Amino acid sequence: MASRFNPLTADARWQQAWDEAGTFHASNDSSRPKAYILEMFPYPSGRIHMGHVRNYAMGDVLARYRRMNGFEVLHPMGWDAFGMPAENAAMERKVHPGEWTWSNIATMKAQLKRLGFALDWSRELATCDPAYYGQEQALFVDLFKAGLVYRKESEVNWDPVDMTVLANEQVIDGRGWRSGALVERRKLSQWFLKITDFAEDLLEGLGALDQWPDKVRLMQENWIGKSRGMNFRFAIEPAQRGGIKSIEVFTTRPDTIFGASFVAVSPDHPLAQEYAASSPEVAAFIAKCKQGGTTAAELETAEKLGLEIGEAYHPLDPDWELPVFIANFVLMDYGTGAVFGVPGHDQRDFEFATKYGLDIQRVVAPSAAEADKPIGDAAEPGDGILVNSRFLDGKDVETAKAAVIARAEAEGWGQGTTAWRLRDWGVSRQRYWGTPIPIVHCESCGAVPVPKDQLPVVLPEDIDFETPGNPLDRHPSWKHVDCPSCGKKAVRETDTLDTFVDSSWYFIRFASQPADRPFDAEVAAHWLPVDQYIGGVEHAILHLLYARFWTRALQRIGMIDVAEPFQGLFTQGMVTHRTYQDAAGKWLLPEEAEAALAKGDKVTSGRVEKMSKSKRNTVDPEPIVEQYGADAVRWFMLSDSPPERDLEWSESGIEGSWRFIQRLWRILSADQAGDGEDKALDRKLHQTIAAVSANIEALAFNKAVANLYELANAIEKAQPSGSRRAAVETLLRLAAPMVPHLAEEAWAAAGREGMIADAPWPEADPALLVEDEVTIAIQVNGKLRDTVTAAKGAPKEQLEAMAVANPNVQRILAGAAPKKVIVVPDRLVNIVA
RNA sequence: GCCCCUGUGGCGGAAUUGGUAGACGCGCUCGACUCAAAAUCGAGUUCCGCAAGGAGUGCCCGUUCGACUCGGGCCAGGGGCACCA
Repeated sequence: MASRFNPLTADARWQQAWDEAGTFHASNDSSRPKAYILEMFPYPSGRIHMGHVRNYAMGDVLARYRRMNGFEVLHPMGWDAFGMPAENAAMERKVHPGEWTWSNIATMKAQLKRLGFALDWSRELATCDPAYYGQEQALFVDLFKAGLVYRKESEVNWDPVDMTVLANEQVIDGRGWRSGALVERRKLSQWFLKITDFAEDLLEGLGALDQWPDKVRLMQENWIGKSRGMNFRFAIEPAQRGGIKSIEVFTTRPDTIFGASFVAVSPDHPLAQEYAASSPEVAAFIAKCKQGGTTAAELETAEKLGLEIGEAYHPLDPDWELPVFIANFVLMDYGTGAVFGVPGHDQRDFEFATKYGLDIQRVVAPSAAEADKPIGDAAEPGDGILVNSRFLDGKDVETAKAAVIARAEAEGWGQGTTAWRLRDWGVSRQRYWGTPIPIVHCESCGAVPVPKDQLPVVLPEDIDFETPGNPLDRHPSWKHVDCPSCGKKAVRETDTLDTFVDSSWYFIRFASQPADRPFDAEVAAHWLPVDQYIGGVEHAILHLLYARFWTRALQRIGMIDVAEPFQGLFTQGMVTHRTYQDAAGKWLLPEEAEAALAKGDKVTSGRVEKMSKSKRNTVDPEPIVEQYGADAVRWFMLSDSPPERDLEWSESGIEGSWRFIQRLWRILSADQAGDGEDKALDRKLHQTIAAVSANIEALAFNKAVANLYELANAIEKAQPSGSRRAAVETLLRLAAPMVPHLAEEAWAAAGREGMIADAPWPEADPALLVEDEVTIAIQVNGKLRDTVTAAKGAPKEQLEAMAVANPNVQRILAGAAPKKVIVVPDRLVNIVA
């Protein structure tokens, strides 16, 4: 056996051996129990980064561990390959987005293979492959036919120079990120998926996801945003208004109904639109409301604007007249698009009322005695007792809410309702590099789905990015087709699907990928749900919610018998690194900072942040893997930091891992002579088996690593014995999921049959998990004064006697009798003096 | 503004149901081996103190024989949502 482990030869040798043996191919009809381990598939941006390495190292340990425990493991890999960076590259470097993407995939696949992940590459897929997106189009058509897809007008950020739609994050200070042009809000007809149909299901389903982080469940719950409240109607001036006799508003605070000072509707409300049609003043006001971008920052600072357009009558008092406004802060797509204003108890209404000189009436007070206390310089949204509220006076808020809803329902002017924050999912993107939406627009037949036998609708290759706008729309022939329904001339939809659609079902396609349909229901249901899904917390809401929705939608239309796609979810932390800047404030790569320091230049060392190209604090995994080997990198990624927290990359850390790899190799390759039993080492070994197993199951890789260090330390200290030989052999198996190349090399060098990847996981002997001697803490008044050893299970009386007789205790007691003695068997004795 | 999480040595972090705080790693110190260096091995490493001893898990209070762990109130850092009525 060589004296040093050489990863440069060993890594390649075993990667090839696994490939040739098909070790990690998942069989659909194995008799073993299944385990589906999945990490979020990467976007092929160019090169693997440390975040990928960490993510996939975690999944890999679990996959290999499950294999050794007798599971048939599905651990696939693919590419989330559509998206804007490819179009940006096309514009900047004059390469076709497809060419750029496929070449990145080739590079990154080689990099992943170099790390020796236990992946089933036979199931590899790329979302930009027609074999994938064609099946996605088929699913889209099915959802369309089931009524879960519809089209409506929706506002987008429009860049008038690039003639393109911008995502919110591409709008910087109200201008397009690339062109610098002032962004306009424009209405386009776009496709939506009815995720709101599933709002209740998606919310309730969260309750059963007990293997998800609470944080993610809470984030989804807030995102779905269920609010109980009441819809009710204000009568408005009946005259000449084209039949609109009332305004329906939504509120979560029906109790404050007697605090109303005004009614306000959104600029997009039908009533506002109707007024605008006959009044230039109203039309101009609505236009003014639409100025400015849609970004959160702009909305935040926007001033409250209102235009009075008429009067409404209070439902509980026909003589009570309230002004009706069109107001810019009312959202059309929440509730009913109209509100009633209670300035005393809602901050927005307070600001609006202050500006327009409306009444500010208190209707909730801390106590009935404070009914006349004026509202100060802010609204009071809190709890309390109803005052100045006629039949509600003296009731608490919850009782008053119920009373108002009951009366409204009895009298027919309103009813209890639920409002959701969740909006339908707009999936239209005015982009080239995405899945074409399989719809044809025909003048006589309307929007017609492309028949399945005409799928896939393939992206044209001959496109150019020289002229602004969507290349699909400008293509000379691609969009011109005959209507599939009537045969007349028609045009294709030129929008493509949001890339979140691509990632909403890839885990199903991994499980089953027939050529002629999206998946086989039975095979997919065999593998699903994903037993453990691992990825970044940045996908806590959108991706995970969309995937949950998509799966439920497929279930509703009878395509798959699965509701929740991901049984276990784990969100891992980021890989971070310190940032550096030179005297001019330019960001420096870590190696540049080092070089500059060596030259004596001034370098400012900044915060430790997520590795990012813009801050230049990245470390490319490839040269590190070449220098230290895959196992050292994997080991480092699993050590020290709890996986859900951030991991700071450090040179000394990887050095330490490298040293441990070599130390492990020395332990494994040393002469294993010796006979006889070493009871203490046997115990340590079996405790380690139990601990490593539990920690891998819990994804606490840092603790499993510490367990292995402890065992290695114990083995090195132990004298040669039969126990020691067994411990070395078992250590190898325990370490195998983390350092698989070294493990295979040592396994082969020891002359073992087959591969360690197929070897069974060791089992802990319960008899060896318990100690026969325990250390008992001796405390006086809860302070540690000494420790003694005692036989496990020693009787309380014996422990108490030992403690009282202890010289340290005697000294502190100074002759006095203990007031009380608490004995916790096998743990401690506490003497209360 | 609303909701949530985190806070332990020089650093990353351990610590079943409340029961010996600081496992394990990094770094550092001293020593061994070596002509020397690397590598390796051994000892030490929470703080104050020569020691005996004392203090100590962000801060303050409480519950308890006993609190990193439970309760209340602060402080700091991080995250999510946000004219959502």
